[in-house]
Formats: sequence, structure tokens, C-alpha cells
Amino acid sequence: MEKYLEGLNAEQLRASTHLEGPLMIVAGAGSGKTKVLTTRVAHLINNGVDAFNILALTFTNKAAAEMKERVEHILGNSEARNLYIGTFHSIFARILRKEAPLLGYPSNFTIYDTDDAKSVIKGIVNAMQLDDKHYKPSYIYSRISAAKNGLINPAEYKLDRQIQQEDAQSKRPMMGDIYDAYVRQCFKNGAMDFDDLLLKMYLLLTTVPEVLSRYQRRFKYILIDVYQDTNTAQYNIIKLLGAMHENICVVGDDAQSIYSFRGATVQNILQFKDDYDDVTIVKLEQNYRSTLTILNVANNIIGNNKNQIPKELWTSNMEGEKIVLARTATDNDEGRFVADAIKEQQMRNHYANRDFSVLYRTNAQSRAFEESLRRMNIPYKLVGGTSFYQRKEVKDLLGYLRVIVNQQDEENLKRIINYPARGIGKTTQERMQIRAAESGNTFWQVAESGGWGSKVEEFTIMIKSFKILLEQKNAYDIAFLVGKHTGLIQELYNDKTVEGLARYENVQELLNSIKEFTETPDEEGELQDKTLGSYLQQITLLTDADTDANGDADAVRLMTVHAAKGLEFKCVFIVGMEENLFPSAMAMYDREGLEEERRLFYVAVTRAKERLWITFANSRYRFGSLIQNDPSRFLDEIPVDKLDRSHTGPGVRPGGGFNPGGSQGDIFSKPGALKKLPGKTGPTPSGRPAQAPTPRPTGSNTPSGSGSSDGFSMGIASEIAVGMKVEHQKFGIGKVLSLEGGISNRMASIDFGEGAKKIMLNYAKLRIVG
DNA sequence: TGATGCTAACTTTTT
DNA sequence: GTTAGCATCA
Repeated sequence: MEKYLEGLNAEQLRASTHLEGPLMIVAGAGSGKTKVLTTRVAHLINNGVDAFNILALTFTNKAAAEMKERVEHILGNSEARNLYIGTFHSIFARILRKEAPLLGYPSNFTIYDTDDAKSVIKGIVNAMQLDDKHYKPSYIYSRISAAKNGLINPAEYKLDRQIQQEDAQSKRPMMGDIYDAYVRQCFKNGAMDFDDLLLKMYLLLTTVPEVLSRYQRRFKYILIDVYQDTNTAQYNIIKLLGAMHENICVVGDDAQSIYSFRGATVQNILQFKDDYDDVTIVKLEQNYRSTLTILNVANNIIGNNKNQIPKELWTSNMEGEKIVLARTATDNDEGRFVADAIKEQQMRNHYANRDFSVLYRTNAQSRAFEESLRRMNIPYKLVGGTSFYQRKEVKDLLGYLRVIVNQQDEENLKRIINYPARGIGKTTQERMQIRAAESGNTFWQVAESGGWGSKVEEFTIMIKSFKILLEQKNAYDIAFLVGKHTGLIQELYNDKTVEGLARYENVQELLNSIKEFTETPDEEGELQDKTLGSYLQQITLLTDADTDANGDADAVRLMTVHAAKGLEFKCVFIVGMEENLFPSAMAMYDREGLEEERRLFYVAVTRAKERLWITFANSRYRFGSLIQNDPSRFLDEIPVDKLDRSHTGPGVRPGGGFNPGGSQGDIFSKPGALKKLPGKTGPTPSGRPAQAPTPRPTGSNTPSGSGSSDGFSMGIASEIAVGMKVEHQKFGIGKVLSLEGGISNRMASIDFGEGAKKIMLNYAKLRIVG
């Protein structure tokens, strides 16, 4: 047996050595899926398959690069460079770059991110004289996106009775027309949005038989990772591409399907066995990642979902530590608790910073952790979130680059035509816009045609002179010259404010990243494409996980649970486990939404290898005001004997009495939570009392910050009585309607003029005025 | 025409 | 608490 097959378990071996025919690998969390995928690719190559004939679709570009590297390592040669490997979007973008002219697009088409797309939509809504409060660009975008992912074009959209009914019901009868106009505008701009990369790929394969057969012949072997997160468009493309050889291998775990909001349907993996004849199914059920305790908890949680492929995830790992459940008073205390716990663990158990990750449901939660980690001098890295590439100054420079590559791109043309200010004002632009609409020409053609004054003429000449450079210079050289000659860098340099400095640095960082791109040897081996067009193509398709550029940095990782998919950490903090937050208020009210939230929680739990903390706060700031949430209902699904509850407060029932009519979120009075599920790993007699790691409580009862210099102070709960007039720093003057709770957690209902607000007296900054 | 300051809307999750 | 977009002023 080949050396690289040693050390695989029976099922892993079976999956890795399967050569011909459709294969479905149901891979539980931490079951060595990546290992199997890479081994299988190596094995294929080792058995005479040409790497050029293998297509592998992964979830992130980073995962793709890693896979390539590992295969190279196994084989001890550089054959793996010839693999066609990447995310759906980046692979299809690469193919479309070659084939787009067949569909009438320029091969240098621009890729619009969500913001660009919404901006186009907004322009259309305004042009159609519709109210953009009602026809919200974000709503329209998601609706269009759903249509595209379902392979429904505007004509079909308008004819679909159910869709029409939905739009009529939501009083948006013009949706179909907007969709139509949007598609036309993007086409005119020579631009594709994210969904177009899939849709146009599908269109290409279905309308140009020659192209279909070319790629069918090329991709003799197709591997798809995270198949549970594919949507209808992706499904159909794979079906087409794989039809000739049927050597399709899909890997997935229905329990980790967390992307239905963007059209993914778990049906794809559930149905796979019916899509092809003689499907080999392999289940990887041994978990190598987590302690027995963590795995038991995870199994118990997911057991509450009704719709799933039955499987039994087990492990021979040690029992490990109990899961620390911590309750804090506020979101800031939660941040402090986590930072303290990290410090404590580092002292006691010598963990490195990079062994920790903090996982939250929404990006907005990151700040409390950033602050507390910074205060404690613990290096951290924010993964994803508001991306670097969404910053205005970055988009401005990229806007220039996009226009230079593709002048049809009206969206970016309008962004930069008068930035930095060069005297091409709103009126001129509007007149040009009207002319473009009347003549059917593009905005650029109108600008170029002359007669708009010397300013416009200078601008078009400048862009054209940059365009000439495309042939001669690489991406970095052009970007540098653009920054210099447009005055963009000077403009930022002159701004000496703190923000101005940050913007200047961001642009420098962008330039650095372009330089890095031009200097990194191309992995594809097939084209040494260091042009600007090639750079722009990939930059828009970087995934959140990819933005974690120096992945080796010794830093704590902060990210959403979604971004953590596929990753693992020795120590994991799952934070903000509260009703309305996790599960999200948007997804709580129907079975499907709730089950997806539960799968998300399952994903979060299964990221942890050794230690897991779960935290929630009594109250947190949201939209600038303090709100209270009950503890998450999911906490009830954790077996109590797996929990270390020494940080949940002295016998106080979490949420008790705060939110009458709230959920059942009470982990202290629900024996039902202990219910074990049949077919799981079963109860494990805990031999020894868990050596609970005990980071010191962070004084969650002591409000921090004084705030009394201005007359407002916290912790004056005992002085406040019903009927008093008080002033709140935010809400102004109000009247105390009622009080509830004990002295340590007293709540007041206060009417600030717009109905009663519930305020926690211990933490609110209040002043008594009468 | 451009800059500054205020209001409103905002938060799921992402390619 | 932040940010984008709008209104107002210089």
C-alpha cells in the first residue's frame, strides 16, 4: 500500500481510493474530510489521472491553496499545480474570462460586489421614480439574487404566478421590471454580480454546445467540497459538467448546512444518491478533533433537529474539560470575561494566542472583544467583517482601475469622474447621463464624444493614457501611477486628521497587496497573468476567510460562526448566546429558520478541540440603547452534567422575570434538557470531576466607568423610586413607572415620552431630577 | 460647488 | 453607536 494511505481508517481509505463513478462522502464535523479529499486527489494522480483533468471546488480560496500544497507534499512533485481548484465563483470567473465574449460580455468584465449591485439598483429605482424607502435596494437585491440562484430570468420572473403573487402581496408590483432593468444595466456596464458568475456559466454551458463538450472532456474528475451549501444554479452546472464521465465526488454534512439564506439547498446532498446510478456512499463518523465532552454536547444539540441524515458521530478522544457557561451583566463585561479567560488559560496551560477564537453570530458583536483584548495587550485578528475592500478610499482607487480596464463600467466611472474634485459637477454629470439615455450610448462614449468642456476632456484623455499602459505594465505599476497622477494619494496625504492618515495607510496597503500579487508566482501554471484585469477579477472574489492574510500570525481570531466554518481551534468562545441574537430574531419563528440556527450553533461547538466557553450577557447595547435578552433556548439543549456553571451568577435565574412572555430560556429549571437522544454516543459516566478552568470572575457585578462628573451616575438603583423624574444621558427626561427585580438587578420601566423603556438601573447612567 | 453637520436607519449570516 | 445620505451654509 502507498505510504500516503497509511493511517487512514477503513472508511477514509474507502473514500480516498475510490476512483471511478459517483461518490458521496457524508463527513461529520472533524472527521478528517480535508485529509480524505487531498489523499483522494493525490491517489487519482498517482493512478495516472492527469491533474489537468481534475476540477475541485472548495469553499474558500485559502482551502484551495492548502489543498494544492498538501497534494504536492504527498506526491513530492509539482503536478498538483495543474489542478483546476478554487471556489465556485473564482473558477467560473476564470472560465468566463475566456468565454464571456460568446455571451456578448467583454472578457475584461467587471465583477460587482453587493454594494456595487445595490447602487445600480438604487439608480434604477430612482430613474423609475419609485420610492426607494419602499423599493429598498437591499430587499430588491436579495430578491433578484434568489431569482438568479434559482435560474429564473426576468422574463420567467414576470410570468411566474407565485412570484407575481408574492410581489403583489408585498406591494412591489414593479419588481419584475426592476429586475429586467438591472440585468440590462449590468450587461451595458459589462459587469457581472456574484450570482451572474454562476448564472452566466450555466447559460454558457446550455447555449454553446461546443463549450459544454470542451469542459466536459476536460473535467474528467470533479470534486465538490461542502456540497450541502450549493444552490440550484451550482447544482445544475455540476450536473452538466459531470454528465459525460460521472466521476463526481461530493463531500458534505447536512448538519452543517448554514447558507440557505443565499439559496443553498440541503436537498442537493439529500438527493445526490438519486441523481446518478450506482452512487457509492461513504460515511465518515469518527471525530478526531474534539474531546468527548464537546462532541457529546454537539450531538445532543443537533439531535433536536428533525430533518437530517442519520449518522452517529463518535470519538475515542479523552473526555476533556467541562464546558464553561458564563453569564455577564453586559456585552462589555462579556468582552472582559473572554479576555481574562484567555490570559488565564495562557498562564495555566500555555496556550498561544492563535489557539483561541471568539465566535459570534453577527459582526456587530466584535467590538467589545476588540476593546478588551486591546486593553489586555492580547494580539487579535478580525477575520472578515466590513472588509478592507469596502472602504471608500480603497473602492475609489479600485474604481479607477476598474474603469481603466473596462470603460463601460458606468457605476465606477461615476464614482471617480469627479474624485478627487476636478470640476465635473453634478449638473454636467446629469446632462451627460441624459444624453447617454437618449442616444443609447454608454456614459463613457458620451463623455468621450466631446463638447463637455476641458475638464471632461482632460479626464477622458487621462483614462485613455492609463489604458495604453495596460499592455505594457503590470498591475502594481499601473495602480501606483494612477494613485499618483489622479492626485488621489496626494489628496489623502494632505489630510492630516487621524482618519485621513488611516485612509492614506489603507491605500498604501492596497498598493502593497497589488505588489504582492504581481510578485507572487502564478499557481495555475497555465497563464502568467499579472495584468490588472486578472488582479481585479480575484480581488472581488476573496472570501472572508481569505482576508485573514497572514494566517500564521500568533493572534486570537475573532469572527462570525459562518466564517469559522471548516476551521478548528484548541479553545473556542461562543459568545452572545441569547434569544434574538443566537438564534437570530430574524430566523426564530419558523422551523426551518430555527433549525438552521441550531446547525449554526452545532458548527460553532464543533470548531473546538479542547476547551469551550459559552457566554451570554444580561443586557447589551443594540442600536445605541441597552436591551435585555433571555439566555438562548439552545442552552437548554446542553446536558447539564457537561457544564461548568460557576460563572453564571449566584443562584440567579438568568432572564428570570425580565421578559415576561419571553422564551423558555431557563437552563436551571429544565430537567428536559438532560434528555439523551437515542443512537448518539450515549451518556458518558464522568469518572473524575472536571478540572474546570476557572478564570476569575471579572467583577460583572461592579459597573465600570464612573460617568459621574457630569452628574450622571450608575449604580444609584437604591435611590430611585416609582414616580420620580430622572434624566438619562441618551433618552432625556422620563418618569419612572415601575420597578422590579432585587437590589442587584433592579429594572425600571421609564417613560421617556415614547412608551416605557426597560432600563437596568445598575448600569444605566441616570440623574434624578425630581 | 464643496464642505460640514445633522438625522435616520441600521444588524443576520456571504460569494 | 455607527454610517450613509441629505440639507444647509460658506
